[in-house]
Amino acid sequence: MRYWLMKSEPDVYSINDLERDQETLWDGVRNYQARNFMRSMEPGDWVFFYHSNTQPPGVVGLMTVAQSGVPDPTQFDPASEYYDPKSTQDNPRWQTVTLRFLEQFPTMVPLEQLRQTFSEDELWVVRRGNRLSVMPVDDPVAEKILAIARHS
DNA sequence: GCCAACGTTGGC
DNA sequence: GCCAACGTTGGC
Repeated sequence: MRYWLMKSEPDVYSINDLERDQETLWDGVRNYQARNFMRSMEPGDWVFFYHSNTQPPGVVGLMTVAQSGVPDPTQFDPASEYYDPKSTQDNPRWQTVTLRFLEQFPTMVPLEQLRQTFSEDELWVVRRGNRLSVMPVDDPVAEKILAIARHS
């Protein structure tokens, strides 16, 4: 079981939306590094839900991977902003995962606190200029985030 | 709203 | 294959 972190702008899709839906297909990722991380996810992995582009940004809850290796349906849809004409049903370029709601933290762990607690190498999301929306989180770091989230 | 960071595109 | 131009992300 591995830990991950995935970003979403809450205006687009928030932890509350996931709590309502319980399960969601994480579509629209069009970055190869992020896709490769999603390819290596396995059912049962835990994923921190991070709210980006909001005030303040931070980790707001926890999800678990339900299915991995799922072709992103938006790549086949000409009406979608994520349409990829180079992708075919036989050879899809973009795989994603479905995620299930686990918990919403009583209070978010804000980016500022993550910065105070972890170095750039320990937790990539605190890296200045970081734009990657899917990233791995090492076990000790993940356990510390959980401890902070559940203690406050 | 600004702008630094950085991924992608496309001309050459 | 280089790299300038461009577009997007995301903190502030």
